[in-house]
Order: sequence, then structure tokens, then C-alpha cells
Amino acid sequence: MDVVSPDLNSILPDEIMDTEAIAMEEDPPNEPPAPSVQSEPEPAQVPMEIEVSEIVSLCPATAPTQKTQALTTSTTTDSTLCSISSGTQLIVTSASSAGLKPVASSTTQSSSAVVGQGLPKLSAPLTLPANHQLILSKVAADGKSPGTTVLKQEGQKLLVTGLSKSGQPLVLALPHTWSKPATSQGTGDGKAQPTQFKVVTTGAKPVIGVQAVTSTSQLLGSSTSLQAQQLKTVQITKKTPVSTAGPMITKLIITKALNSKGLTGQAAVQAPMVPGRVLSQTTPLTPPRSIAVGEAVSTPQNISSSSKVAISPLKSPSKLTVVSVASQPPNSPQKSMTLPINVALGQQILTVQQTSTTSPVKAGTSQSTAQAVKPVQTVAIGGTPQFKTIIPLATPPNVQQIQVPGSRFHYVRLVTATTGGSTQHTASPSTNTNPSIQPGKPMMMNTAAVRMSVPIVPAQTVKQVVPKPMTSAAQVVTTSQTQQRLIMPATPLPQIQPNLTNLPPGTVLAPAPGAGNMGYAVLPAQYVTQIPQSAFVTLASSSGFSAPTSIQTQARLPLNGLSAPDTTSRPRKPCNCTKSQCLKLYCDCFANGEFCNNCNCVNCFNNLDHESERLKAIKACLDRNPVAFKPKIGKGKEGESDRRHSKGCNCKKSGCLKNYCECYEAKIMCSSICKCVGCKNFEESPERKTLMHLADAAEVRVQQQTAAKTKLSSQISDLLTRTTPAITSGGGNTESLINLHTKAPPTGSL
DNA sequence: GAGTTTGAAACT
DNA sequence: CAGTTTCAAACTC
Repeated sequence: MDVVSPDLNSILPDEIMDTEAIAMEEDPPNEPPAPSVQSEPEPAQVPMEIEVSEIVSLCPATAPTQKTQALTTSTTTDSTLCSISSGTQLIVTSASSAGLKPVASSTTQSSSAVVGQGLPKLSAPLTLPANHQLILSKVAADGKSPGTTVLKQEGQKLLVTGLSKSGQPLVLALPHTWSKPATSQGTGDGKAQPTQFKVVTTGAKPVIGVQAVTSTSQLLGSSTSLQAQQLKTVQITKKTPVSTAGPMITKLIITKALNSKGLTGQAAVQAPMVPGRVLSQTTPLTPPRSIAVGEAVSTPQNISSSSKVAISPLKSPSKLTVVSVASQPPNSPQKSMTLPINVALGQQILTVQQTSTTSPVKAGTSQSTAQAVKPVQTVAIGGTPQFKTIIPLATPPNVQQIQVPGSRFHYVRLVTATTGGSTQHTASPSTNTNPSIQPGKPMMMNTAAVRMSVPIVPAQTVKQVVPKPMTSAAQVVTTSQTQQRLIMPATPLPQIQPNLTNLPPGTVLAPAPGAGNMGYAVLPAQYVTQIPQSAFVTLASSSGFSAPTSIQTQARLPLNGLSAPDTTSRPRKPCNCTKSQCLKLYCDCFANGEFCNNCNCVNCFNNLDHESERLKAIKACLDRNPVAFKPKIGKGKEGESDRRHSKGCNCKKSGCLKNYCECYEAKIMCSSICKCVGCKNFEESPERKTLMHLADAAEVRVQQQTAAKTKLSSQISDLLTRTTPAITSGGGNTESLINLHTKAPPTGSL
């Protein structure tokens, strides 16, 4: 079976991608006792950052709870009440093209969910746990499979899964880490760390960007696409409501730019939102497409129409409002969505806004009257909408469905229409001005060579410009990409159970008992973020989600949660597996939850083409060792000094002073749990100190050389510029000159 | 680059 | 759980 038994859910380590999750232990937030829907956790006290395993499932089959205060004003025929635990409100409204019906959010503090027409068959209740996981998944409209749109945000994760009308799933996964931007740069309040996710697709090249922003009010990325065909921006801002009752706002806006007519989406996006605002930059040429949330299909005419999903969890009464306004031709396929929330990939704008504010939402506050003509509408719940995330979903033409033989996953390839032709490569890099955001960097995926990893180097694929001040300033992300593809496996996500994060990417979980047939897949950020290797740093599945203390950490969690030093910019080494098919833990790629990409392996099955085998292998590994995919190096409370290997090493001949030793490799001391013989990897070991000094010296040497090269290069270039062009023309010797100089610096100085 | 060494992972 | 085998990385030459 490809499917992991439900039991795994409990097994899933919280830190699968995050070794640093351990650090979170410090403040055991008031964890909602039970994920039970009826329990109402106090949102205010639960910081977003906390990795609460709880997941909010929209319209789960389970019995709804807390319907009491739900207020549904949607005129849609199919409205579903979703129970939201912890008083969160969830409102989902979709308006057909014919008539957009405003969705009113219940003012009551209790959670309420409203489902608009666009979401047919939404009989299942929506449950929104206090934790901030939001899962939107849309199921294919084939009619057989229920459609679901799930936004999952676990502290640092955001998953967006959707299936296009054609049944093409779209999944966006954001790692937890994103939600935890570097606090250092942020407000400084460790607890209040808003996270922003940006996904941007532009032009022929869809770009997906994710940003995590510390400040609550921040701008989500905007992307400019030359062709403006697709624009996706997802922004999630988390702010833990502390005593001050800081608002927690999470907005997700998915906008799809219509080829010709769409326009309003842009306007809405650009409209400054206070405190946070989202800027979407789209080329004027092609306005963004209408937003369709729910199954609504936006007719070309409805370009202006936009559907928004606003989710705003309020402290005590957290509210979630999802409004989809899409004009859909009656004929539009995939109208029947069984899932609570349907997001039409094509031409839809989804706005999810999460705000934790004390002020209750007032009914009718949602202004999103689904009028096709109108630009994107934002629904302000519990206050003014502060953050917007705009995710332009690929229009059907832009979405390619990929079928993997034997794979249970639906893969969607988002292809931006290239002006010229195929765009396989993530061409234009995007720059992210704010490094701190990197965790959420936009990621790009290449269909072929896909290494799932988070780019360490900012700016390579997606250009993001974010104002440094994480605090309140809005962040703007601009992406100009030519060719980008996104491949994401999507599966209906009826419910997500806690600890999913432990599962390796691509893991498919069997439906929980009583949850119906719907299982869900774990999508590591890596799925979403595939970038040219050169540009990115591999993100260990678990590590990436951990709350990185520094920007660098965000990029990758090294194997063992090593700290930043290693993570700086080094892509994972390619593996050389020959016999394991890269489906055993021998393979580093596999062990880290990554697909092989640009590796030297033989007969590799660790790729999308062998998803079923891969899933089996994952399951097998988990069977052998439930924590197989957890980082081996845990982080001590005090920091690195306390980090140690979870199992300890068993070295016998290396003295634990070679990289054969996992402890040494992780740059940590052996501990009492190690079973090594002749260990020299302890604090006082002279051998170790010697090695360390040598290593340091070598490192310094390298740095010096690098600096020298850089300096010489700059000097030479400067010299050349000063000299007449004649010299430049004859620059054949330039390189040799440089090389000559570069060698000059004495390497042995140290 | 080929061959050896090493220890984790996998297997019995 | 212990012993053995397999495997791929680390290392040496």
C-alpha cells in the first residue's frame, strides 16, 4: 500500500522537518487539550508559532461542533457550516458568476463557517482548530472524487491543495519554518512572529514564493509577470497574540490573472492594507485573473471578479472567513465539490485572512459581494484586513496534469505561458531583498530535475523585495520569472492530524477512522520548492520547518539539524547510490526527504516517476523506525552545546574524529548514549582540538582566498573600466591575470 | 579515479 | 537484541 496507516499520524514526529522543534519546548503553550472540535482553546494564548499538531480541517466528515454561533449569510445554495474549535470562524462563500452573494461573517465569537454556493456538497463541517493549521484542498471536479481545498497552516506550514476543474490538483506546501521567521530581525518578540508566505507565478513562468515575515503587518509578495498570466502570492502572517492581544493575521489570497480581462485582482492586491498590505505587481499588460474560490469558474468576462478567502482566527473567537466570489458559467465543470472548500485553480483569487483580534467579527463585514466586475474583494473579519496573500492559480491552460504511473498523487504542473515557448527552466531569478524572509522564499520547481529544497541563495529564481523592517512595513515581492514550473502532488486533505510533519514528504496517510475515504499526503515544502540546485540549499525535511534562528537556518536543515554554518549555501551533495535505488536510508537524499536531483545515482526511484515505490519505501522505513525521518541531531535547550545525536554513534576505529562518525560529522560531541570505542570526540580531547584548529585554519584560508579573489577581480575590473576600451577588447589575458593574482595570496598564512 | 575503510542501515 | 550483511560515504593513494 502506498498509504501509510493512520497510526502513523501519531507517530509523525513534530519535527520531521524541523529539528529545532525541540527548542519550542520551552514554552509549552497552552496546547489545546484535544483537537476535538468542540473544545475551544484560547487562541490568544496559543501562539501561532507553536507547533501544534492540530490541524484544521475544513469540512471534515466528522460531526460538526460549535455551530452555535456560526453565521451564514451567504446566499449560495450550498452552504455548509463548519464547526471551528476555539471559536474560530470559518466562512466560505462562493458566488456564482450570475450573482455574487456577499458573505456575511458571523459576529459571534464562536466559530462559524459559511460555505457559499461555489462549494457544493459541503455537507461536512468545517473544523478549525485553535492551532493555526489551515488546509485547503480542492478535489478534482471529475465528480467522483470529492473536491477539497485545504489550507494548512501549522505554525509554520501552509498547505494549499487544490484541484483544478480538470481535476488537476494543486498543492502548495509551506514548511513550518516559514511561519517562524527569524525573530532576530523581526519584532524581536519571539512570540509574536508573523510569517508570510508568498507564492508568485508570473508570466509563462509561474513563480512560487514563500516568505516568512516576522512583523505582523507585512506585505506579501507581489509578483510581476511580464505576461501577467499567473500570479500567486501567499502570505501568512502570524502574530502570536500575547497579553497584548496582538492580532494574528493570516491571509491567503490566491489570485489568478485572467489573460485578457482580469484586472481587478490587481487592484485589490495593490490596495494597501493596514497594517499589512499586499502588493502584487503584475505587468500592466496582463491583469491578474479573476479569483475563483470554490469551484466557481470564472468566465472570461468575470475577470474582475475575485474570490477571496479570509481566515482570521481571533484570539478567543478566532474567525475564519473564506469568501469566494467567482463568476462561473453555469456550465463550468467541476461545480460539484464535495469538499468544504473548493478553490478553482483557474482564475481564482483566494484570500485567506487570519487575524487574531479581540474584536469580534461582525456579520456582514465581509464585503465580498461576488460581483464579477469587482476587483478582488477582501473580507475584513475582526477588523480591517491586514494581510493579503495573493496566489494566482494557474489557469487551466497553465496547469498541466501529470500522471505518475502507479502514483496515488495527482500532480499538477503549473506552467506559465512563455512568450516564446516552453519554459522549463526557472529562468529569471527573483531577488529577495529581505534575507530574513528567506525561509519563505519563493521556490521554483523544475519538472525534470527536481530537487526539493529551499534555495539558500536568495534571489536566484524569484526576486523578492521586502522592506527590511519586518515590523509593520509591508513587504513587496516582485518576481519576474520567465519559466517556472511547479509540480505538486495533491490529495484531498480531509483532515490533518497532528504530527504530520514527521512524515517524509510524499507520504500518504490513510484516512483516519471515521474520516471517510480521504487520506492526505504530506507535502514537504520541497515539493513546492524546486529550484535549480545551484541556487538553493536543500532543505532537510524536518529542519526547514524548525524555527530557524537565523536566516541561514531557514534554508536547510542539515542533516541533523546542524546549525547554520553548514546551511549557508551548500546544496545537498548528490548521492551516488547504485543498489538501493535511493529508497533506503543509505541514500542521503531519501533520508532527508528529498527527491534525487542531479545526483549520480543509478536506477534511482527517488523521484516522481516512482512515487508509489517511494511511498512504500518510506513506509517501510517508518515501520522499522518510526522516527527514521526525524533529525538525528536534536537540539538541546541551551543551544548547540546540548545538541546530541539521538542514537549515538557506534564508531570503533575512527575515534569519532572522522566524518564516518555521525556525531563528528554533525560537529557535536559524543555523548553517553554513544557506543563508540576509543572515542576522542569529547570536549577535552586534544586530538579533537587539534582537528578543530586545523579545520578552522582551513576554513579561514578558504575565506581569505575567496576574499582575495573577489578583491582582485574587482580591482581588475575597475582597472579595465578605467583603461580604454582597447584594453578590454584585448582582454584575452584578463582571466589569466586574475588567476595569477588569485593564486598570489599566501594560503599558508594560517 | 580506483580502491579501501568505515559505520549506519538493513537483514537474519 | 545481537550478529551479519549491505550499502554508500569518507577516506587514502
